[in-house]
Amino acid sequence: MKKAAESTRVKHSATREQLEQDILAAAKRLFAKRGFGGVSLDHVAREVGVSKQNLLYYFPSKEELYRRVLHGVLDVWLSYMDALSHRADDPEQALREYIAGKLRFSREHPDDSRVYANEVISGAPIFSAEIAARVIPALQADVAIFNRWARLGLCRPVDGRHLMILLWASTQAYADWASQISLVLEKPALEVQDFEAAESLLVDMVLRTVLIAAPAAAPAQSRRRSSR
Amino acid sequence: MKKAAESTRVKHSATREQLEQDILAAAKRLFAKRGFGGVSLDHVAREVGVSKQNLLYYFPSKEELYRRVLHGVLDVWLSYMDALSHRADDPEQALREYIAGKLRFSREHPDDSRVYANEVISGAPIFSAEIAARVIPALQADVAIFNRWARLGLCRPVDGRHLMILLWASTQAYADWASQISLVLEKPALEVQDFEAAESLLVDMVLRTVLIAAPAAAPAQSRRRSSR
DNA sequence: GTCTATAAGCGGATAGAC
DNA sequence: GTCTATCCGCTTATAGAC
Repeated sequence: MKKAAESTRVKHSATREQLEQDILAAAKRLFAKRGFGGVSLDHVAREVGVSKQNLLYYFPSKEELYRRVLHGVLDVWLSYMDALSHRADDPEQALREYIAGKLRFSREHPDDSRVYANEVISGAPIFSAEIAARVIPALQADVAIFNRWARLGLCRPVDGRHLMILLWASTQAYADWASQISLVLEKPALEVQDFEAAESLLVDMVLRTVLIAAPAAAPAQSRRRSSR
Repeated sequence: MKKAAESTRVKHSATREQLEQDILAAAKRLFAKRGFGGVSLDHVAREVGVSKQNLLYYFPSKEELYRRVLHGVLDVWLSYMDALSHRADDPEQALREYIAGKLRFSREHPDDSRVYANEVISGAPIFSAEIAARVIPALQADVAIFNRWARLGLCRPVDGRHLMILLWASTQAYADWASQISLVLEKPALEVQDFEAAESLLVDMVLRTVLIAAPAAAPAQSRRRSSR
């Protein structure tokens, strides 16, 4: 992917749009691994196969590049988070799909999850405004749906905010903490069945806690289109 | 704390030991907030009130300073993690104390949690050996205890590894994600009762999932010495 | 759009006087 | 142990030729 000593640039050649996307993708990978301060523009540029000066032609500053990356990350993140509102009348199915979706995000976009985690751990110095404007409302909508279920007697009245926090944390852990989890599971990298095991446990726990008539048997269905 | 324009150094003056501790504490705070790459030695030195050159007299390199910080973080982290083995015959009480301990860690040592999280997210480039040597065995001991309970019929046979991952993730979230959680809860900072609400939900979920004879009522005891 | 050149400063780290 | 002085590579960013 970067062995050609000839003229570096090979693959993207195409449009300006494509080159910008390549830069954003490389930057995301590096920001995920080393954090904002651990990445240099030179590093990103070399990864893509352009000069640093050229990169600065497309993105006027490092912070702007980071901002663009974060913006894209948030788009992806939110796109996996709207399941709760799709099944507004069926708590069990809605929660199953929500959990499956969040785990799918961790599996399909681990770097997005890590970039987001890095920013939040740092106290969201750059992106707190956008998080407050885009993430929090989405979450509060989910909490509201959950509270409505409780009011309608469709589920037990647990604290929806803390439940959501628990769901985020325990699903995104499979992206953010992958290096440690693979040590625990004693395999070089996480596999599909590890995500399935996580989903199975988490769904089980949530449904046992939240449903009125708890499913006596372990609820191991819903593997069809949710998690692969 | 750093307004005196006179000679900076005021508080630590004491022993070499004390100065090293001050440096480590300041470095921990900064690494937690900005990651390894986002911190400069100058930055740390100014925070403590010594010169960069003097700091390098005590710690021969930035990486060595980081290593020392991480080592201390791991000490603290592990000291909060041994609850499971203390009540090897009583799953319910052991799990209650384990969860309470982990949440106490997040509340009392949020920066330790963040430094650790930063390192793990980055793939643990520097500390994977020490994590493998110190954290994983501790965790596997916990999993073993859990599996023994299941074998003895003291609890249901859920996957202990994924359960532990869930417990870590959802407890440490209250340190690592504090900035976002406080946005969700609409308060400037997390308070004791937020940790109690988290503990209550998490204990409830785990016990409902794990115990054979699930406690019908929400198990809201064990607030005494575990969480304050 | 891409290149060469270069500014201007910060980064970690060392040498040696006191 | 602490300070002054300094090395040197890397950093972000800009100017201007092609």
